[in-house]
Amino acid sequence: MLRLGKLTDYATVVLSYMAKDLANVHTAIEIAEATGITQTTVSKILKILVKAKVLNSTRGAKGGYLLAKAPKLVTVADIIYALEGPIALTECTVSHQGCEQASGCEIRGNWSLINQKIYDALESITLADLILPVKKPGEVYIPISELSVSGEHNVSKY
Amino acid sequence: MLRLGKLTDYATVVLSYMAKDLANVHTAIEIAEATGITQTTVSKILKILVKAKVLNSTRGAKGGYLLAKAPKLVTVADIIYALEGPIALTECTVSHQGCEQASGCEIRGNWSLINQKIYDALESITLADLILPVKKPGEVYIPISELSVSGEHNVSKY
DNA sequence: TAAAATAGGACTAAAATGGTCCTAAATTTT
DNA sequence: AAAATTTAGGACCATTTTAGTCCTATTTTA
Repeated sequence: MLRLGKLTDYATVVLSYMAKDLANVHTAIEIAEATGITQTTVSKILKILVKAKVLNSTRGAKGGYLLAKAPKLVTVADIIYALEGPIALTECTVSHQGCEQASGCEIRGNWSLINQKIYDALESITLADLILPVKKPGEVYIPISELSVSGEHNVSKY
Repeated sequence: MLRLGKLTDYATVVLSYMAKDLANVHTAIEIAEATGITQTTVSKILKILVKAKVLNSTRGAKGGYLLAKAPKLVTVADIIYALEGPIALTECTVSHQGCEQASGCEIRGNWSLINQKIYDALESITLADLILPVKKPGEVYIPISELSVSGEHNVSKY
């Protein structure tokens, strides 16, 4: 599948946790306990996020991590970029090395259009959105007549 | 990076080639020669695309492959789905196995919003778009006063 | 029957990923 | 000053994924 690494997924969990309590610094151990992710892995993610300037850190006793910006200003694109690098679906978009010999490369030019759309989508959602309570689709809008009889999950294809 | 496999990239090249000549069936060997991708790999991709009903095939001498639908009707989402499976950025969206123990999973509900946006973007572009001549940005719109002095590539961040 | 194609799957090598661990540096507490 | 707490930065390994190849059917035409 069009995949994001587990670490990126974890990062959203970690950041969401932190976004819910902006007043206090959070240590790796505390975050690990709260999220259920192992401490070493949490640590790794936190370090990466500091490098990417999504978080600020302070060392030593009483140290820990804090969001570097307001949750509204941290986009999903930022998070993905931090963990996975440039948001580009094809190698070709990042570097054109080795493109020349493979004919058909021209078509890849049009990938930039796709990449831009993807990027826009990812930039339009922020950490603030991620911590909003989940709106179950249909909770508000679907009229009773449309409701399915069984209580089963309505799993979408995507 | 937010990555698509090489095979998916190749698939777009193969399909683009085929989309430019809808009148004839194309054999794996012919496509391999035209695109510069090795024959075995082209074969593999073609088989996958047949399974996904993006292509039709006929066996035997004079056999080969043909697009199953008009290029306009083949979306990038279709192609990605064929090669990589469900377009979902996080595992959690596809299956909720193992989510329960990790707190913070609720936030993932909001991923479906992101996934939908991504999917929309990928569905909005078709094979027909991919074979359009590449519009180099600036070719038309940028006023002379804005042009950079050097001839270097203007590589966008994404 | 021979030749030209695809079908389907097994297999291997290489690359990416996840996860762990170790040592250093900074800061606070005692 | 020393000890404790906490992040910094890598190195490292095991597992999984991916790319790519190959082999043996099966189908169709000539």
